[in-house]
Amino acid sequence: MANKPQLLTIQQASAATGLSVHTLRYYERIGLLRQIGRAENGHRRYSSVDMDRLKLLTKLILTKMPLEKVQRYALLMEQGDATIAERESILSAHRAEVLQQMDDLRETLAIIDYKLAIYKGKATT
Amino acid sequence: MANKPQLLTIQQASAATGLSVHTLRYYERIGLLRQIGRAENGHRRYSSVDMDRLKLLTKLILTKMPLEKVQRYALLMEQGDATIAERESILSAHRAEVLQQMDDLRETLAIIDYKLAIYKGKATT
DNA sequence: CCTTGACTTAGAGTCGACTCGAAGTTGTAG
DNA sequence: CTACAACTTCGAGTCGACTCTAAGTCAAGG
Repeated sequence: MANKPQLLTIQQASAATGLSVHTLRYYERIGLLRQIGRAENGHRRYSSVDMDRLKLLTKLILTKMPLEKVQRYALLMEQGDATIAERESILSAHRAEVLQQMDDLRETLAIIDYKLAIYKGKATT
Repeated sequence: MANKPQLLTIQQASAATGLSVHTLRYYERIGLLRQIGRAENGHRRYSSVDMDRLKLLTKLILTKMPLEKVQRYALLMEQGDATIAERESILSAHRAEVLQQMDDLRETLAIIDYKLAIYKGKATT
């Protein structure tokens, strides 16, 4: 049993990712997505490979990787196995960033909870 | 024993927070910090109260609270106990945001580690 | 006395990341 | 046949958050 290609329109891709259609086209323009396939009429069709890639890249963006670096990483993905070392180093660096952010969030949460405890009837600060 | 005031210059405040002196003045201008005290020559002097406040606000900013909301929160702090209810609601809302971000980070970390495992000698994707 | 350097203000400029607008094409519904 | 809705490209515009510049003040050092 061959599985059908499962191609999404830009609207569907937008709904699936939460990104606007404007943003999807913008990301393609700046090279985050390789050229997306087209229907006969020229309309975009997003494959599951495209969607997987988009999911990875949006996670990186969401966790504050600058578009410029995401761009670089996306470019390397186009270029095959020779670029794995650099991709690994980009991801490792971002991994450290992610851990740092988790720490920041934990500290922030502690401060918020401290403030909320004060607000809840105790003192006034 | 009276503890000495411990007033910092803008440079010291900058070093202590990691914010540029430009940014410190900018934050003051837009109302994140109430008017900072001045030396006789008009130079800013940051008190430990100012620094504490700055520490809280920068944590909020770091965890993606828009400046506009931080501004609102800062304004409410000026206005005393009558505004505690709204401040509580702002912080509670941001608390939920923070938890969401932690989830995003956890997911991102999982994806990064998955990719890194692939890169480390196994497959090529 | 003059220069140097840190500070002051107010306004302008920059940068990253979208977001929108104009002009044109295509497919479907009435 | 015509209207319309959704798509296309590509350049321009916006927005949030700084970041810098200009012009001026002041204190200390040579």
